[in-house]
Amino acid sequence: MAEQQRILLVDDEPGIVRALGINLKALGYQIEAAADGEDALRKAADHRPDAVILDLGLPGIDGIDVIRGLRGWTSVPIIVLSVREAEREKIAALDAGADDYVTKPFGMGELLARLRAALRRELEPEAEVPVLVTPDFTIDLAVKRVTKGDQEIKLTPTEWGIVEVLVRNQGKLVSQTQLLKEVWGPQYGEETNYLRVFIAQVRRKLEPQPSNPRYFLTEPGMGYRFEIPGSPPTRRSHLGVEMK
Amino acid sequence: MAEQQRILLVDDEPGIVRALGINLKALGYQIEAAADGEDALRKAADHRPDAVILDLGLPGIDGIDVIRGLRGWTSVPIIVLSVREAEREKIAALDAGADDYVTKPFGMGELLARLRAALRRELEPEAEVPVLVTPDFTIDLAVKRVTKGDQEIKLTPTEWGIVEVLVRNQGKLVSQTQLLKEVWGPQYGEETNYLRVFIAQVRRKLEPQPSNPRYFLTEPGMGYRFEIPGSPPTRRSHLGVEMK
DNA sequence: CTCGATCTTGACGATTTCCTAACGGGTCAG
DNA sequence: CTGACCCGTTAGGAAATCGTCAAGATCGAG
Repeated sequence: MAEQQRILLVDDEPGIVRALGINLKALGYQIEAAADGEDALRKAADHRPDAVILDLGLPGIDGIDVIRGLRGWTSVPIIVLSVREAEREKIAALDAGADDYVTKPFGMGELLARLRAALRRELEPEAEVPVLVTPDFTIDLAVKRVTKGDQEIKLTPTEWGIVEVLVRNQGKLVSQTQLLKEVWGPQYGEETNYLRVFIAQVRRKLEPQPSNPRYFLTEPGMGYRFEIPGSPPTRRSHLGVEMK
Repeated sequence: MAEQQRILLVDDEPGIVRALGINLKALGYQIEAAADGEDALRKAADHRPDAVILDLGLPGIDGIDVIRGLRGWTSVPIIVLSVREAEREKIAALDAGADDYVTKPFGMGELLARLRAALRRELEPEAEVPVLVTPDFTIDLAVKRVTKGDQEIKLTPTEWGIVEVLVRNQGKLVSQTQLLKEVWGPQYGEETNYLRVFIAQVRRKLEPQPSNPRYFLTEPGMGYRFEIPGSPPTRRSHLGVEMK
């Protein structure tokens, strides 16, 4: 119970980091700090924080991309800090996967309350393996890299988006609209022709035999499914009850 | 697809309710409105919304108490609206169990984005949708997959729709019109010949002896019923999954 | 500005799925 | 027995979906 909760604090302003850090530590949280986007993604993968507090105004990578990068493989709560009041920015951050958006200047008490609210929700640990290995290629969700044999396969952002969503839902059927919404954004849902183009692209790059897909399967009329051949029968030791 | 998500909208200002309601409906949400705290708690219990948008400035019960009332039995996402900028208020609401706090006036886009964020989180818990196992086949509703022995059975969207509705109502009789409406859409109800065709198709794929159905039973003149032979006398737990 | 990479869009056969209509076999009442 | 009714079965053509290709459109880098 007394398990300390880990917070990843991403901000390039030393003042904020110090102030927040002191407060959080005093409250019994364990703090990890990162000063830019790459660092944040790396440390998140290393330390598996229970929550991330992320300043959008970072040098280097765009803050939104950091959110997407995290969301690729983890559902850790993300609270975004920003000086920008612009609504567009808020919506973009939230739709990218942020859980909350706080504009600076903010009250420390409020931020802490929002942090508590976020942590309260995340009771389930959900130990995932962010790296997936198949006989034909390897996908590292945290680092966003695909290797085939020993050489790296380069995917465009959209291609990666598709791979990511399908792999995260491994074995599960993902409907076209769900896939579109998750990769292109919530306002999409009908443009199934995009999918056809990009699925084909992905297969061309990853499938050993693109015209006969073994991993990225089409379920006609329903959606797509990622699956490692030979594993489906082994599913569900979880709570599945056999009645042989 | 695309089950409509239900939103409970609690506010005593008709203007806000109308504006929000129109927007939300246009986006495909199903709206329930309540004007005061008691009403809100009652309607939440009745309709089991997927999210609650709650104005703190209500007549009658204090908004904070509404939050507590809800949190007593549900973890539905609660987004609080308030004119009060006071930090004390925010902290109180968040610590009482609210998921988010938006101060009026707010941008519609932002609120909608926050709503999406809240709904997205709630979607995760993948509520233990049990796998249904029979001696002849296995149906995994979450993953949308049917296996017979060790090989996969491919179902078309309509076939799957029928199986899903019947299995969800396991043991219960589903009338023809109900089945038609649930699978084809609300404007259907008379086209019982569709059913004959697709039920036959399903039986051909799943029943060990299609001409003598053991699972997908016809209730002449009334409708259809899914049932696992040997189980009807005893009361099964929720979805036919048994604790050995 | 040009170039290259990426994403959009439209169009085309090939395939799959759906609708439709017709037939036949049960059951039941008259 | 006969006809009405309901259900199962079958099959062919209509309609939707999918994979594929290739030509714009867009954007950032140089």
